[in-house]
Amino acid sequence: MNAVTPTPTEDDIVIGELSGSLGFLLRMAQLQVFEGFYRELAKYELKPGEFSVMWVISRNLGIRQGALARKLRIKPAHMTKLIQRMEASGYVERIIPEDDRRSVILGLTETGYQFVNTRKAEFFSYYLQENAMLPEEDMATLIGLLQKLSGFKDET
Amino acid sequence: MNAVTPTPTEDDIVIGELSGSLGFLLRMAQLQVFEGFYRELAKYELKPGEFSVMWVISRNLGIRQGALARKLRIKPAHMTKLIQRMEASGYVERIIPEDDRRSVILGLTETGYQFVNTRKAEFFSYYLQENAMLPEEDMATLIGLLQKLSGFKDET
DNA sequence: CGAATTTAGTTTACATGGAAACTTTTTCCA
DNA sequence: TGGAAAAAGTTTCCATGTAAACTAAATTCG
Repeated sequence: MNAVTPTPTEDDIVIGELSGSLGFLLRMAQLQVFEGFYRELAKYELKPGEFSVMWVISRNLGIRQGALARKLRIKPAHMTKLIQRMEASGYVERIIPEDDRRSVILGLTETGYQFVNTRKAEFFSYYLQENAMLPEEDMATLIGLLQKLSGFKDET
Repeated sequence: MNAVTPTPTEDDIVIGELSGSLGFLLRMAQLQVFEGFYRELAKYELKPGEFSVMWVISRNLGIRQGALARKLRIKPAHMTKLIQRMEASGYVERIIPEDDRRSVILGLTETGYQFVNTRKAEFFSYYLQENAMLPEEDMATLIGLLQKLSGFKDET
């Protein structure tokens, strides 16, 4: 509060070396993209995490709970809760296989399939908006680099 | 558990269109980078969020709490708690200016300065490891695109 | 002016996510 | 074999983060 540093306003704020931090930038970018996501898709009760889990189950029937957790980088404790909720909602089936009774194998109920299929369009169509955040070419480059960094260069 | 879908193992798992979702990839990448961060810097009690807040205060003395929150995309309710903790720890000073007694102006205590300065090296040196996750040129491109996307193309 | 609105930050009450300890089942050896 | 170790989930407890209602101060405008 003097001539040298009159309480900086939004645009004056300087973050210095922070702007070169990959972790920081990833977090800022993620918050920004998710904010848009929630603003657009709040109307449908659609949370990205839960949809992703059901989506991956639907593409990998009989997947083990632990394998799913590792793939989506969700901690086991949290995955247990997610699956319990979805089972209670009638979307997901848990099966304890006879050959390894420690493990849990996942599938979707009929309702679960319907949920995924009706939501799929809304969910993935949000990509179009995400993609408008940068020029098309930049976005393609960015997605490619993120796939490389995170190891999610997928097949399909 | 038959020939067609024998419970998929990690590498078999297919995530389909999810691999083209900017939001999903940002989250996966962020988890990966932060995991490394915590693994390396757990020994020092250093959390990225708290350090970032103190760092930005140190570069913008007299900044208003709300401006800081908006810049770092931290919600007001959470910022209040962060600042209360840091004030209790003796790192941050809250000042209510006479000309607008609703607002809060932030500064660092002597201890706060010392904290930022001693931690700065460790914190920013982690960038080197982050940067090793991709070839140098890719990383530069990625950081540039994330700056563009998130609006954190900084000065300095 | 002075009531109505807006702004800044705080409180409360809840949601999300994780670490550590625990249970059960399977595997590994001596 | 049978006891020790490992593996898969689960439970408990705690940290992080948010939404909504609230308080106090400043601004607007009839």
